[in-house]
Formats: sequence, structure tokens, C-alpha cells
Amino acid sequence: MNLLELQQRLGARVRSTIEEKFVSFPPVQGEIPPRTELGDVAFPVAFEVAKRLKQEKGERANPRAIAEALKAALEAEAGVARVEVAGAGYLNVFYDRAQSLQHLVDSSDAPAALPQDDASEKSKVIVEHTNINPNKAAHIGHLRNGVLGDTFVRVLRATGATVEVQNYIDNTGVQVADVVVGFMHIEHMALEDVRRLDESLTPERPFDYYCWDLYAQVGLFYRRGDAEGKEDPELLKLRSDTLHAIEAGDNPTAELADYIATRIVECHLKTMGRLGIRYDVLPRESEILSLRFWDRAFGRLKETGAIRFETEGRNANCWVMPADSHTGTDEHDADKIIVRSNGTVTYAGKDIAYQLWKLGELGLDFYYKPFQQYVDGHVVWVTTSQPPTDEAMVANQPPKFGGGSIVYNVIDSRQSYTQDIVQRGVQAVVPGLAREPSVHLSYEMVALSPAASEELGFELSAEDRARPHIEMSGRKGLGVKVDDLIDRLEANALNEVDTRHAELSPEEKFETARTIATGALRYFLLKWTRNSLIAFDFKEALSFEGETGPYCQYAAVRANSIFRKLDDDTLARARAFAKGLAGSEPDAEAVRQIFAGEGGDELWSLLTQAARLEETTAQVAAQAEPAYLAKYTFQLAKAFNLFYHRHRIIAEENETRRVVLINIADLVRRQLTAALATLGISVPERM
RNA sequence: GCACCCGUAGCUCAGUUGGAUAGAGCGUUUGACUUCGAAUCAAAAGGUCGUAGGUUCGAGCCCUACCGGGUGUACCA
Repeated sequence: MNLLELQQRLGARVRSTIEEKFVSFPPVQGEIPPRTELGDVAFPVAFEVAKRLKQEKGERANPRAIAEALKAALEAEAGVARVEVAGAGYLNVFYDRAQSLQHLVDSSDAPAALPQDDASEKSKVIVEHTNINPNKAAHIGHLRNGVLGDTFVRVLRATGATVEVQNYIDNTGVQVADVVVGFMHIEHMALEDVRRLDESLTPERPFDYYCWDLYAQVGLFYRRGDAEGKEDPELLKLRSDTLHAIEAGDNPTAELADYIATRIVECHLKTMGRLGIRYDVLPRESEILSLRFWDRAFGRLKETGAIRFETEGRNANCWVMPADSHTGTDEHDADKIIVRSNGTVTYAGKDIAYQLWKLGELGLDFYYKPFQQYVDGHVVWVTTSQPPTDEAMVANQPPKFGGGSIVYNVIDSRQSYTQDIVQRGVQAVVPGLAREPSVHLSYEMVALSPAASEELGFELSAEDRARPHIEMSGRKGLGVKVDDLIDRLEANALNEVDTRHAELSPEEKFETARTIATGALRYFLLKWTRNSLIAFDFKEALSFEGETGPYCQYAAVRANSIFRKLDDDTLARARAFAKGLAGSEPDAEAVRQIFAGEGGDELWSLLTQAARLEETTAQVAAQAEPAYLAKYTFQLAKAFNLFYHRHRIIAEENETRRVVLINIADLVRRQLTAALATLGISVPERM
């Protein structure tokens, strides 16, 4: 369902007419006028034509006259009712509204035929998101990553792409090591003790919450209890020793680390699952190390000369990636160390190896085993260093992971510099790939408003209180845990449902509340453009009114309620009427009268807005900006709410008018539901 | 120092690639439930688009300089 084809056809016609009558001209796009009275699509090309005429032929022409000359060609096109020349030379096209309605209803029946350009080999898109350090509960900042990534995945799938979702697990990093230090040196626990502790924990304070607190304690521990003090080098040695033990593997410390990381990943998946966020595969850093991915990437980097060995200077005995611009006084200032002087590899190096694998350019693969299964049977796989041994594992083969034609990495903007290094490394090794095969999908962080910070019980200095926002800190334990926030949203939603729909069963009430909470939270995180920093505020995040997910859901619920009261036969007849418009001129004329009459522009405007979902989705996929889809959905919901308020549909007495209203409401509710689904938000029965 | 991001209504933000009269939400004020549900709708007030130049038919958007804020710039991950 879209009007894009018509728009594109008109654009092509404009161009060919210009070339025929005036000068050579680039492809024209057409744009949506700011107001319905100005038409359905506008071509402000006359100014450019006048300029080109002057430049290329020395002719002086009036833009208005040029627009007039193009008008006739457009008026001859099918689907066009009339064309106006406005202002200094705008060419405004008005569609035939009856014909458009017929077309929209007709095409909405066919399941959106995906453009299967080449069935032989469909390329795969990989999206990597979430990537939370597996050492504590997820906070709202982590959630922004997950929601952004998951929504982008849904957008890509809506455009027909095949998408693989990866969640990278850094199970051998310092953050995990810190919690291991906490268990071993603060709590004096070994693996068995931690296991027993884990089993004894209550749902109010599960394992990831426990580790959240412990991690904050470790931060203090390194500072000998003084939050403002310096870290004690002697205690920091515990961290590096632990880290080395984890990387080496095959020892009690590494086993404890593995237990913690695995359990926390389970918690994270459960948390994300509450919002419908899912994964296909969990590549782990431990396997990148043990399967020697880095060694292979290292060789490739050396071969291509992307990195070089320093024999002197401050980076002596390191492998560095030279900076491409030398702005500092010392030209080595900006060089990035990839391999340290002690021979170990930095994060950037490991990430280059991982990216190469994702693009199918490393020449190595992981082994896999099932990690968990969602209720619908979908399996999440995790990497492992051992080939399958027993028969059951051999029989249960994973899909082919990695080898994407394009890779999106959802990573916050603070890591732009490092990501840049990684991109350069990848491009040096595989120069033949399409431009930017690996895309950093960056976004700003979520910080806390001073009020939110105090609500969490953190004392603020006068200086902090004056700041626009306060950065969350896992080390200080300062942050809004995702599960806490969802719990509050669900409780609030349940409260509302309870007062509005006392007749529902407790299960129905809870399910409705859950859906509303998900809608509120996902929309809250999606309505901001990626490079807008979110200063988290409880009042705003907990709101169900105004520009929120529940507002959009409510519009869809209302639309559905119309059709619950309408018998199926009426709907079928209404659709048949719309489809038959092409064959009945009197009916078509009656429909035109309705759109031309009182409030007709408003009806038409709602219809065209609903028709633009596919176009918007494609744009969101191209620009990787899910906020546009959120805005679109809200605007459609808003327009529908107005329509709903202005018109009584079932009670409408004029038969033709009633049929038109039914068709509009039907198309809008379907598009609205589809838009929400792409945002990961479903529509409850009642709310 | 250098690099990137940001500066639009009281607050928080959009502004779809340079188009027509600058848009939402929240907050404030005021109206609308006997209706397909008011988690809604309508109306009002609120703007020197940080400042100063420039580019052109046209600039919130592009260029230059400056002012103010943020984030990076590790032999951390």
C-alpha cells in the first residue's frame, strides 16, 4: 500500500518533459508539501531549470512560465486530478482521491509483495547490539542500545532483508574480573559458595542485582573505602592477576568467572526478553581468544601494512596503526597501539578480528552450542571452543553464522574513536568490499537528570545539581536498573487497567499492563534521535500520556473497537465498494464529493499519511534512524484520534460517506498496528 | 591542543538532505464525556532558530569566524 509509485512516475515524467523542452536535468524526487491545500506532491524544479537555461544556453526564463509549461504533461498522467502552479514557480500535483482510495484498498489485500530481486542468493545483514558487560544488572543506558538495535532489526526485516542478530559477550574483560575479585577477596567465596548463594537469592534481589551491588563495593575496595581516594596499586594487582587467570583458562578463577558471566548473560536475556528483544547468536570473547582469531587477523594486518612495529620512541616494541593525519607536534602522538610491548592485544585489535569474522573475511569460524530456547522454539546459540562431541550435538546443527554482506554495530558515540580505528583496520585488510561494509550505528548515552539521581538516593553536590545531567556509573552503583523500571511501569499500568476495566480477569489485566509497559518504555527510548543525549527523568519515562507508546496503542485500540462493533459483512461490503470504484463513475464521483466537501481534506490527509508507512520504513532503514518511525507512528495516531473524535462512523447516515469512513479507519488501524509492530510494540485488546 | 556531537518556545525535543506561514510533547490558562472508550479532543499564550558575516531565486539546514555546552583523544575493555 503506497502512493510512492505514482510519485516516482510523476517525477520521471517531470524530468523527461524538462529534457524535452528545456535542458538536461538530474533525476527529480518530488516532495511532500507542508499543507494538504498545497497538493499531494510538489516539484519545485522550475527555479533550477531557469538557472540551467541561463548557464547553458544563456536564455533568461521566468520560473513560473517554466512551471506552466510542465503542468500539461503532468495533468495527462493517470491518477492526477489537477495541477497548480503556485508561488514563484512551485508545481503542485493533486491526486484523484477516489482512484487513490480504490488503489489503496485494493493493494492492501495483497500481502506486501517483497521485492525478491534475486532469489538465488539473498545477502545477509548482521546487526550487533546490547553487548553488555556480563558482570551486573542491565541499566537504562544498556537498554537504549538494545531497543535501538532490536528496532532497527525489525525495520530491516520489514523491508524484506534477512537479518542475523548478534550480542557480543565480553566474558574475559576487567569488568567481569572485578566482580570475581569481589567474590574472592571481599566475600571470600569460591565457585561452590557462589553457586549456593545464587540458589538462595530471592526474586526481589536476583543474581544480577547482587553483582550490581558487589561491583560498586569493589570500586570502593580498590580505594580502600574512600570513594574520592586513589586506587591502591597493591589491590589493583588482584585485578590484573585475576584477569590473567581468566584469559589463561582452566583454573578455579576462570571457572568462577565463567559461572558469573554465564549467569549474568541469562539475566540480561531475560530482562531484554521482557521487551521482546531477542538474539540469534552470542559470540564470546573467550572463544575469540582460544580459537586464535587474533593471530589470523594479526597476520593479515601485517601483510597489508595496516600496522607497523615500532623500534624506538614512546611506543617502542608495540605494533601500532599509524594515524592518517599528523596534526600534533609529535607525529606519533595519534598513533593507536594495537599490540602492546608485552605482546598482548588491545580491544581494538580483538574487535578487528571479530569484525572480519562477521564479514566472512577471517577464514576461521567458531563452534556453537545452544544457549537457550525462547517459548516459540527459537534457539539462541553461544560460541564454544570445542567441536561437538556427542551424537545429539552433532545432529543439532546451528545455522551458518557470520559472513554478512553488511554489518551494523550499535555502539554508543563515546567509542567513535576506537570504532574508527577498527573500521580502518577492516578496510585495510579487505579493500575489495563495498564501501563501508561495517557501520558504526552510534548513539548518545542515557544520563540521569539531577532529580532522577536524587530520587535514586544519591546525594548531589551543589555543582552537580546545576549540571544538565549526571552520567550513570556502574562503579558507583548509580543507575536505573531496567527490571526496576519495567516493574514500576507494569505496576502503574496495572493500576490504570484496574480502574478502567475491573471486569477483566487478573491474567488479562496483567497481560494488558505488560503490553502497555513495553509500549511506554520502548517508545520512550525510540522517540529521541540517535545523537540526542537522554537526560533520564522518571516522570517522563513513566508517563502514559502525550507523545508516548500508550498514546499510539490507544489510538489502535479505539480503531479496533469500531470494528468489533461492526459486523464482518458491513466491512466486506465497504471494501468491495472501494475496490469497485474504478468501474463505477457515479460511485467515484460521490467519493470525490465527500473528499471535496466539509472536512474532506482532513480525511484525505489521514489516508495519505497512513499510506506512507512503507516509504517511511524504507527511509528509516536507509538512514538507520528509528526515531523517524516513532515520530511517524505518533503523528498517524494523532491524526486518527482527531478523525475518531470528529466522525461517528457506525452511526453515519449517509451510506457512501459511511463506507468511505470505514475504509479509512480500516486502513489506518492496519498501518498503525504494523508501524507499532515494527517498533516492537503490540496492541492490547482493551486499555 | 586536536577530533567529533550539540545550541530551535518556560522545559525536553522534531524539523526527512536548501523550499511555501518554524512544529510536537510537557507545563500554564480555558472549554468538551448520555456517543464507535476522555490514557482523548479543541482553543489560547509562548520564537531575533547561540552571535556576526558569507553563498543564492530561496538558509533552522551549506561555508567562515567567534561564544557557550558535551564526549573522545589509555600499552582499560
